[in-house]
Amino acid sequence: MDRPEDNIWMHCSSSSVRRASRQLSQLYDDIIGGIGLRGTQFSLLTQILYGNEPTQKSLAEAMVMDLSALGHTLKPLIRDGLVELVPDEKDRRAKRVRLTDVGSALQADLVEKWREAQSRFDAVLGIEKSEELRRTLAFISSAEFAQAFEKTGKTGD
Amino acid sequence: MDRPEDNIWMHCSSSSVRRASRQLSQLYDDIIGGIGLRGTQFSLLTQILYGNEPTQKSLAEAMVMDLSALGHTLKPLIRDGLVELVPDEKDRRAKRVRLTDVGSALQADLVEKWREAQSRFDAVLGIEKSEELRRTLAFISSAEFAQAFEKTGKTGD
DNA sequence: CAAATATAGTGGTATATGCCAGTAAAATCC
DNA sequence: GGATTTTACTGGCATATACCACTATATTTG
Repeated sequence: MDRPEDNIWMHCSSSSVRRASRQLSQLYDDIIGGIGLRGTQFSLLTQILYGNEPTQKSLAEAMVMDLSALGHTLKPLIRDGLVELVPDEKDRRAKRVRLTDVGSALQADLVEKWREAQSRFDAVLGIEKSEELRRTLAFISSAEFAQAFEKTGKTGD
Repeated sequence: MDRPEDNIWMHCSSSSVRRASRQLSQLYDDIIGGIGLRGTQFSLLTQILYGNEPTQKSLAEAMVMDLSALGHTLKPLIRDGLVELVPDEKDRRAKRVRLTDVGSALQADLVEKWREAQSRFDAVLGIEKSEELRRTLAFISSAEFAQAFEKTGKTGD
């Protein structure tokens, strides 16, 4: 209908991010998704891999995701045998998330494909803007940002 | 668990955008969502308002969203009487999307709240980085970007 | 220690979003 | 003009994600 520059919605940061999110998920999934895993699932697997057997709680925090949302998202991965939950020794409420061997193998496989997608991204946007963007987005995703956003109340916080 | 800077996932653009998307949806919704509409729905209403009675197809394109996804997303809005679909005169396949009076009124209401959220965002990130970010995201969301991404051969890594 | 409170997860419900397989109405091609 | 192809949408199914209410387990308090 018209180009994004003409679009009033370039004004809304939240919409902008969501829209870009749809586009990138699409693009990355076209490359990564062949095996049947979506980009979100891949990033979850990777986060689990590097997360030192995180509890669901801490995993959710790292993903900036609601705990129950994480739980739901994990279900298909557990069902398909890529991930397992093990009760924490000390705290019987907590369950730690861990990759199965199959999950690890799949993750390793996908890393290669991810690299391809990521390098395309860097190539198209330019490596500098690309890194700058990720820094900015990391800040936006941080707890500091959320706190500042909430405090920046109209008059005296 | 750790700060986002420590996170290997700062390396993935797609995850970064998704994570930021969750954070911002959350933050904006806390301000906008009081009346019961989510940010996504608000941006949809606004896009419809400015879209000159778009067909679902063109609306989906503007939103960088799958057509069927748009259809699903519109359902609750139609059910709640904020939006209506009118068959196109010329092309009987097409249906144009239009705000009802209730929808327009609600949209207008929410614009005020949105402004508050947006100004907080600009305040926390800084207006310049904020605008730069939106420009970058608009580019990422564009068809040009998608084409370039798809064309950029693997040689480029 | 028992009661009150806080924390970690689970399950239900609802929206968000995508893919695929139809259906119906153009548009195109003999 | 009828068969083929393309286009615009619909419906079903699956994942993504959030909120709320509930349960089980810890932690804090009196």
